[in-house]
Amino acid sequence: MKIATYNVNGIRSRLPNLLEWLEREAPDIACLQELKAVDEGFPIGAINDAGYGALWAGQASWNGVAILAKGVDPVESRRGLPGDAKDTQSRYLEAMAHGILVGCLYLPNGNPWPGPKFEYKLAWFERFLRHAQRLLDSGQPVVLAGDYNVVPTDEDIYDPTHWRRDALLQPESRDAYARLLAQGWVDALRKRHPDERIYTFWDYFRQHWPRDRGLRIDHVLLAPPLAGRLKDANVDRWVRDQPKASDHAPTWVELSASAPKRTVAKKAPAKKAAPKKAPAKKAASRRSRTEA
DNA sequence: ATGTCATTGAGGCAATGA
Repeated sequence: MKIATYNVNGIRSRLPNLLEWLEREAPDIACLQELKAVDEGFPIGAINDAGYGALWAGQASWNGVAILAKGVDPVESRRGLPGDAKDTQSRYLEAMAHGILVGCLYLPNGNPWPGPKFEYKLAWFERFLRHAQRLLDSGQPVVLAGDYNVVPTDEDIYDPTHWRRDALLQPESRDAYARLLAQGWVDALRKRHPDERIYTFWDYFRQHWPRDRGLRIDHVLLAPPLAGRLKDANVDRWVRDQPKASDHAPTWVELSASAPKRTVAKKAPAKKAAPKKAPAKKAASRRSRTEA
């Protein structure tokens, strides 16, 4: 089960890139952000033809999110974050697909900092924290995937020097993200790669992609019921190298199949006592990453 | 401030957001 998030930066101009990625990587669920298209402009025909069902929340010019599911129509559970009836920006969509409850988010960028856009970012984040806690409390297998517009630590950027006054690195942004993780969510990319520099976004300026000067701002968070199923997580960097690429690359997790229902019957006696695999699985023997 | 790209509204480019 592969679940991905991809900020397409304009789904109409990016449709060829999106379709090629869907064909090559075949995610079971894909969360998209920055559609930059009204509902009527969403290319549902091409996406259906690619073998995906979809839900989307469009908006003129900016924002816009969508959830794609391979072979099925995702079942919508929420459209928009609760907590502010006046917020009309299309930044959150939630649906059930393939046995996973997936929240697709496009957290406000917040630049320029300081200012009202940054205040909006923090307010949105607080609403998101409240909703995330409720999802966690529900005990469901939830994935929260999207463009969080937060560089969690200085290990998540090529060089923070020029970004100190950017909304993506502000202590308030990082603190909100840290509080989200403290609720119990697992940052899947970081869990799988504790000590690597991993980027998901390279801006269009100053040849940042060819020089691999990136930021990690697209995140896939797993609720505890899914944490034990994490097999792998990574970034489809090749997508960023395509002609007319988005400034983001798809970021994904691979989950093992859900555990078979446990019955009362004991498992069949093992023919040979299989050597216990070293309990390195969740030993968390290396535990050194801290905030700078 | 700058860099680049997508979008829009008007126009043959400038403003805006990221």
